Amino acid sequence: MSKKVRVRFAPSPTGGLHLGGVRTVLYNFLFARHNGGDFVLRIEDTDQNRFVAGAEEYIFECLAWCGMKPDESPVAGGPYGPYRQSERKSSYREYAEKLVAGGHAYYAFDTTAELEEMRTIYKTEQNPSPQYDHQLRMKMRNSLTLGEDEVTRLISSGVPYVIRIKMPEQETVHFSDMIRGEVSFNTSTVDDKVLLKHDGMPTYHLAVVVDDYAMKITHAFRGEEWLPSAPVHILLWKYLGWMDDMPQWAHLPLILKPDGNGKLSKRDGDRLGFPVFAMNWTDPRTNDFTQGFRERGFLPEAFVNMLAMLGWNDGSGQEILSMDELIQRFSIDRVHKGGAKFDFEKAKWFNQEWIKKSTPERLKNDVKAILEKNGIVVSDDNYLLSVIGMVKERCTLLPDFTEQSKFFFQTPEIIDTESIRPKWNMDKSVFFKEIQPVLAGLQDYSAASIETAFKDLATARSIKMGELQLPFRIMLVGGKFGPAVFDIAATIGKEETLLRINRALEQLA
RNA sequence: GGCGCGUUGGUCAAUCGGUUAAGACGCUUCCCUUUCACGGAAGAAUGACGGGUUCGAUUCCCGUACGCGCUACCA
Repeated sequence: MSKKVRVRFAPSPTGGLHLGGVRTVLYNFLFARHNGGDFVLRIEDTDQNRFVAGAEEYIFECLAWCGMKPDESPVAGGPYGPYRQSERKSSYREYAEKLVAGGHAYYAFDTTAELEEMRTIYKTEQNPSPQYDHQLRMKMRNSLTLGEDEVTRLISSGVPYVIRIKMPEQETVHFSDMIRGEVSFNTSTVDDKVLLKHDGMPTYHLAVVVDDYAMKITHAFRGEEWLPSAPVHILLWKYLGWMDDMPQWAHLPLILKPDGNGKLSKRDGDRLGFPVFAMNWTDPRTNDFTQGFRERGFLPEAFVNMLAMLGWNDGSGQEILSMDELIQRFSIDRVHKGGAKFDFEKAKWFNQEWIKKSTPERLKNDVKAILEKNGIVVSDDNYLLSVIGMVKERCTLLPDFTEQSKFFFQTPEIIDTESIRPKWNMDKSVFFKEIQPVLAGLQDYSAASIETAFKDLATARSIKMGELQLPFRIMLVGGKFGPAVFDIAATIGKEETLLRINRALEQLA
């Protein structure tokens, strides 16, 4: 019998949630749901210097917006709490001490200055960044070099120290990554990472294994940047005696910047004009503002869909997939190995597809919020619904609804008379005067009957219908865009139609 | 520098040894529409390089190049 699938997303609450972070959550979430497992959110707040107010709430809101509610979290609780590492502080020391007792870790008393000194002394052209490793540790101040009495004396007199893992020499650590297959490392090339900091908090390295063990995590997904430290984690699982419970690892490819190479950063978004965070974020310390996909006008369905396809596909060629479909089709072995460059044009396409696919009802609240934000009063929801139905295939991002539907709610202030004038003449002027009483007399003010009225009068005055449609459109809309003219006329109503014709005639006179 | 990972069009990518090397985004042209879109049709554009293995390599292996990641008491 296999264990119930349990995965976790473990962000550090230090700022806005990056695209890549959301994708990592997404793959976790899809994997959990696909396998009927649990999805837990754990907060990695072991670095108290990096505490950022509001960052944790922000993460929750992002997940909620994307439709990925954790089954267990600091807020929802669960049987394996606490879910905030700072609240689990006491348990880490115990394990670190156990490692020391077992000879797999040691106390190190080196000060920051001494570490810096070591790095400058041993820095050479061949080795620009010396590591605290099996070669150098015997030259440092630690429980391997100091002698038992001295170590006890230092500790009891309150001298700050850290606990470091003692990496073995010339061993090969290998494991099977769900995405990359067999991966192996020579332990001699890995440094003695700090496990427990002087303030008693664990580093990521210790915390991730203690917590994954405690929370019975079965599959651990994280970014590719963690691959080099994987041997440390694996050895920790081994030394702690938990090898049988070690999760299966999957190191996800990175999301790269669109131009050039390298990890996509917030700065790239600022530079190239697209969002990188899920939602707006203002750093409380620096007041540095970063735009989010949500506020830029993305539907969460599209955002999630786009992210899912950045590094994964099911081989069917179908790209527009709902969360439920993604859950059904997701499989970790179809995740790419190589990083993917982010393409904002394609991201917009996903959103456009989702807007087209969505019902007016689905879009109603989002559009209403956008319109009201732009000073457009929506008093009749049914009217809004029919407007959305007419304009949604013209919108790529939510804010596009403003320009595309403004004229349904407000008489255009300025109209593009320049586009009418070249072909404007007395006949047309007369036509638009004569059409007014005809429209006014219409019993059934529908698109079809307005069109018939136009045709009849056009025929009688020997004017081509086509000659009339553009001016009429500009009178009603203000410019050369929008849905079918007669539909617009019918929607805004008789009175408004007549008003707009008159106004335009005045401007053309 | 060391270690690790990666490499199919401009971008996302299919192919699990045998195809004219899919499809999508973007771009160009055309059709539809006397608006703008949507929709439809067509086009240009791809296996980093060199060795193997094999009857046959984009696919498997090795090397080279290039790219990226890591190299903190940050995650």
